[in-house]
Amino acid sequence: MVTIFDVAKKAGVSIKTVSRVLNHATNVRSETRKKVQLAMRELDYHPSFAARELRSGQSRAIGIILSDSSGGFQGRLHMAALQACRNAGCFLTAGLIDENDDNWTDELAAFTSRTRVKRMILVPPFCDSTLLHEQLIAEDIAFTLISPSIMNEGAVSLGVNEEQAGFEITQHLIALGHTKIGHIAGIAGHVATQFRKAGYLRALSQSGLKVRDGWIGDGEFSFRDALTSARKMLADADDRPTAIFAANDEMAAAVCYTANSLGLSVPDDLSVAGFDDVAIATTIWPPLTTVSQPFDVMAEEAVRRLIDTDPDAQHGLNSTLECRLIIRGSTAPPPSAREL
Amino acid sequence: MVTIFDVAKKAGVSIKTVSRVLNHATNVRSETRKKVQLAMRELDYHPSFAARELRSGQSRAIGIILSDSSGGFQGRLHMAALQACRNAGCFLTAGLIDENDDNWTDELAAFTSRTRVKRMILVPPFCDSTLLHEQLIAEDIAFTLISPSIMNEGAVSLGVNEEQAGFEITQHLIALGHTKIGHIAGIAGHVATQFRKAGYLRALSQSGLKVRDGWIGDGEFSFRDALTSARKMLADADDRPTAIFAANDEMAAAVCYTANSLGLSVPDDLSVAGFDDVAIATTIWPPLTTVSQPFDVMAEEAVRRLIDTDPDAQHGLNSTLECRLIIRGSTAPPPSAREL
DNA sequence: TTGAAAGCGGTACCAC
DNA sequence: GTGGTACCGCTTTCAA
Repeated sequence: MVTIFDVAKKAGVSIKTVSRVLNHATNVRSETRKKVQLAMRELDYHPSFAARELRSGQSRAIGIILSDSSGGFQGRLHMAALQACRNAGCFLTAGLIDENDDNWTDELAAFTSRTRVKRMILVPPFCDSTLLHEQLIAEDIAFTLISPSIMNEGAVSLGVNEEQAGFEITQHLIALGHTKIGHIAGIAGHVATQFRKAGYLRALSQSGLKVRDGWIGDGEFSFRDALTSARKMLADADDRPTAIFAANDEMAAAVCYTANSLGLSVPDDLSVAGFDDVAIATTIWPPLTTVSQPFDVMAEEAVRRLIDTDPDAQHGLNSTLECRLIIRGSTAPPPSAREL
Repeated sequence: MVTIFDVAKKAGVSIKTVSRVLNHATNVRSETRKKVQLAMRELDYHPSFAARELRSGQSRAIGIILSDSSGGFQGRLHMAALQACRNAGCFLTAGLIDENDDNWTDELAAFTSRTRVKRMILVPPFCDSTLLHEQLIAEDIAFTLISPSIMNEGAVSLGVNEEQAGFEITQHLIALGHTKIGHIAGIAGHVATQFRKAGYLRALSQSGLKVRDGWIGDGEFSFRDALTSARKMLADADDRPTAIFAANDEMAAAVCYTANSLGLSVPDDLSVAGFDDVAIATTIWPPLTTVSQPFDVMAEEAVRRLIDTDPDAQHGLNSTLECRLIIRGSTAPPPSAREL
């Protein structure tokens, strides 16, 4: 194994200087730095994570808290983060924490003390726990929030313009000719819920369409709750929406499920739109029209911010990333339009 | 932080003795061992992973290779492994490797050299690469295979009795009254493919049902390929199966998709059964009748075998784990039975 | 701007 | 069966 000594010898400097280069210290002559960097490359030197962690008392790895195995938002982001970390040359350490577990704070403490991570990526739904933020700040751990409901001044937040996306996907339904459009919302407190719904409302109001209370349901971002909501919304055969925009793909799938069980065909009798573009969007029939989240960009950006050597410059600079409307088979003109 | 010195002092022994206890060395009087263990507990001592890794040159963490983000088999197993490792007090280090990448061997080498893991859990489809096995053996890395197609004498293999499961789920279809039963198989070389199909064939033959070549299709374990296969199998409206057993849930979902697009209702016109019981099984409509894989047990067993202090005793002891038939809405009696 | 030396928390090799 | 001590590869402190 090639060590810092080998590099130092090759570059003709002391190991301390190599260490400085390694840690992006400013007080190294750029000429010296170049020499050292060249030596590193020629020797294919990789610093020992273990040694650095042992000496400094903290890991350079990035931590991520997972709680869900369904392959939805979290799963996608985890893979994207793994990829981003590999590209960035650092490690990702995943911890499994169930937010419904009463002593998850202990779990978290165990995670941070054993892994000694000092930077973390927080994803929904856990990223919205103020308690979590407090605990991390108390432990002096930097974190980046992905699609948070609750911003934190001390942390970077990364997300998409949910309101605009909600607006656009509703617009798509309106453009198809729908005038009776329902919405299944997510968990009440979530900013994502509020923004997606706000976009929906703005699109309706802009086109002069009526907002019907009965056509806005709660789905809690879950398949199960959305089932109940959709069933209620579609119950009245004489007066039901011809299109439903669900605030995530899982709930949209539930709407399709419900429609099918009521003998309604998607998209002929009912158009359904989702949000996120996770695996289920292309695995159900028909494939869902949805909004694609930029998972890769989110992860890369999150990692970049966390390992950036000049964190102050990045501090508090929240980013809004682009997302795309993906039109698939679950949306079509309403029956009335086709009859004409 | 409490170190080995603190423990040594408290127990009244040298640090070397503490180290021996830590490493399950045999040459320690059980009385001394007890004393040390008590001291550890009282001080809430946790050995430093970094220090151990630095000194010994190898990590105690368990590695896992992931390649898929869809939330299927891999995703479930990853979460289960995370849980199992947490329970066992060790870490899981995930690496992302695309087996279709030409230089994945380099990726693997980079992973092992940076993480210094010496034990790994291998999951499908990557666990079936002989090249991978060779590379790991060459690097003196122990591994446990989950549901492998290719056993390896030097490694423990964990899986379910695929043949029996395939038999039972086909039996379920037969018991419902189906006589025209199709099968969508997985990737040709996989043992899972062969066994699930063998179970299907055994069930048919036991009931004296005819095996039709045209009703056995290739689905490569993927949604996309299963679509093509299912479309072909269901093309002839006058002579098509009334039930299809697909070798995994994704393909079963594709069968449902195809059925729907052909105007066939599941399960009224066509019963569909899957395999694995991953997220998609309960998210599509109707929910899939399938075989539930014991992910938690697999992961726990894999971790246990890998960290067992007496690896020789476990060597080569492959385990067959139990799986369960889960009956949901996608299977029902055939149309003919209902007409009577 | 650079270097020498100490030491992070364990394990390995050696004595006893 | 037990203890002393060197040392893994790096960062830190202090001095130059």
